[in-house]
Amino acid sequence: MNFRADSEPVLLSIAAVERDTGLGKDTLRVWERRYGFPTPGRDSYGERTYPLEQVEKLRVIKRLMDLGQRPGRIVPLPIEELQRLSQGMYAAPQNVHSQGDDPHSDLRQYIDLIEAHDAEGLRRGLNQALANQGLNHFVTNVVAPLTGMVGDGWMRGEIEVFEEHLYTECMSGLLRHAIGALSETGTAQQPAILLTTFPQESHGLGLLMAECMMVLQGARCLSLGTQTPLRDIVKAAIAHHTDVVALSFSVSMNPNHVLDGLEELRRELPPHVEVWAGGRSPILQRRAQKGIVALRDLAQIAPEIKRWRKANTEA
Amino acid sequence: MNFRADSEPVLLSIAAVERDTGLGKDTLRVWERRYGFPTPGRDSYGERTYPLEQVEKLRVIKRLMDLGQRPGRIVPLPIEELQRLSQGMYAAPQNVHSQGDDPHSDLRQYIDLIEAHDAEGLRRGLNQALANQGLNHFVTNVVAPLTGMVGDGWMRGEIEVFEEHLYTECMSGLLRHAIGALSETGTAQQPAILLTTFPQESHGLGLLMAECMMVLQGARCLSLGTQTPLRDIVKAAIAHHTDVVALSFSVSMNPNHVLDGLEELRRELPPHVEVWAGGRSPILQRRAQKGIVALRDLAQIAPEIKRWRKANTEA
DNA sequence: ACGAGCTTTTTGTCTAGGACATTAAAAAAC
DNA sequence: GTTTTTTAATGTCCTAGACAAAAAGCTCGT
Repeated sequence: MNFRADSEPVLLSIAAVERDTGLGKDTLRVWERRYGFPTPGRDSYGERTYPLEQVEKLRVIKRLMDLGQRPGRIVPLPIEELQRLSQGMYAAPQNVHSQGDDPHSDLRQYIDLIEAHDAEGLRRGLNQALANQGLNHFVTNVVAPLTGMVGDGWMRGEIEVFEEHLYTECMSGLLRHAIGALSETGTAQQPAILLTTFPQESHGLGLLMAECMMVLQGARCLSLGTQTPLRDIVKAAIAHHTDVVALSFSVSMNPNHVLDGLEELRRELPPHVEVWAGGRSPILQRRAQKGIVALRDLAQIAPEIKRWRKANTEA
Repeated sequence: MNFRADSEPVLLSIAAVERDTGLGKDTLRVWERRYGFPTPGRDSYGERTYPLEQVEKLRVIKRLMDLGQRPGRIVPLPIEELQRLSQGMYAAPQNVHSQGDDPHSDLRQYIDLIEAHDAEGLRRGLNQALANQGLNHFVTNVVAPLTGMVGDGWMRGEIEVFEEHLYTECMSGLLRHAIGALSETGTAQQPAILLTTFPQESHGLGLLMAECMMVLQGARCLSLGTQTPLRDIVKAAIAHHTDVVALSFSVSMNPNHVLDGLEELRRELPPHVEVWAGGRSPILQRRAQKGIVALRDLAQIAPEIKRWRKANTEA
């Protein structure tokens, strides 16, 4: 599998760990001081070197934190305990209203295809599902949960980065194609929506899912892709006479960046431009912000567009 | 432009400045110590508060640095001097070999559409050009030079970041669609090519252009999108039994990262897997590396594929 | 039993100045 | 001129302490 003389174990710098786990450098250092984990070695320059094994434990911890656990409780725990907990949280998710054990067992087949590296089969299978179910149902009940499963799998180290990339690429192609196929409906009293993400957020699938749902409602969508600087979001919204700016946030985004960024965006944008924020970032559910519409899930997009339309009929 | 009741001056925290300027917290603090700028005030908790005016200056500085200036020279300069410099860089572009005034004058219309924020018109115009000229000609004589022009325009501040994002998004959609429309030709003796970029490289258009040219030759392409960690490129190449790994490098990539990365990739990849490197990064033209095929431009892709096919007919 | 208000703990981010590897510019040698 | 060596510039890392904000735990009144 490896064509290098790999006698020495793989070690990562603190900057690399920050990128791989999403935990800030300061946080990593203070955990070491407070909880006794991680316990990186030092290289010849006195800088921290994290063994891959600890980075994987950090990833599991991050995932549990996104699910609501607090670091003080879980960081000192051994890895087995964490995995047990991880399973437990998966079996009993935080939202109580999820009966019907494993509602996405049918999606397992796609995960299998990803893990078998069958790109062609994956594309075919998903395309079929799309054709069968229609775009709305497909996005809500396949793309969204499947993307979540892939993300979880990556966090636990079950899914490789390149497998996730392949999935993302495949799905992006599918969704873009679907969006392109939907001809522009009448522009009468439709909101013009600008879609993008903040510079720290590189995940674009959420954006595409949202765009699908919006285009299905007849909205005029304009996507800037991912990672647009805040100031440029404002400029673009003004230049294109946008009615709504829609942002997507994945779990990997720092909650404070989300909050601060949204607040500043709201401040700089003209008051008549709405700001919609969606995605899996837990902070969106927890704290509401003035002047920001938090979208719990994709299904909420349609009613919001209807609300906008009603509010703007007699303008 | 700003829609806030600004009675008191706007002050930003160090985290906000990091987000707005892209300069790290450590960097901001060390500049203050070394160059005497910025000079943030302090709030009641002793934390730095940056006035908006200084953040604007920081943004100008960042832009000049991206153009090749060094902080020690420009950070202590007054704002007027910086703006003058910014203009100066525009008047004297770095590339000396720009004779034959404007060989792509026909492409100017697309730049105009971008600057007019006419997304729909841009898409329509490009789509028409694609239909007229065919994919091969379109990619070589429109997409490649136009992308270069947009990049140059951004460098000298003529084109806004959001306009570039819009162009990229529009063009990506077009190219993906074109790739998707090309049905898989026979798999007999076709190279399986894995496409991606290094983690530092976020520009994906070059990848799409290359994929177009390859699919036109009948190659079996598999794209991982941008920013795949080196180790995962290797894993993916092995998992998918790839014949060729193709990388794309834009001008913005650090030349040393390119060289080191390619060398390490070559070392970790099985010997029978070829490595092709293309893109606008100047280092590719300057220094040849053992075991790496440097593609000067898109037109060279076709002959390389033919060479591979010939070399692998009697395998 | 359950919500409102208060107190304590937890946790992330900020601060200070020092150090040093890396990279680019300048000087020296060819 | 061109290559090699020296010098300066620059970003990131280090330690250890502090403190606001958020969450958890607690108390009281209904």
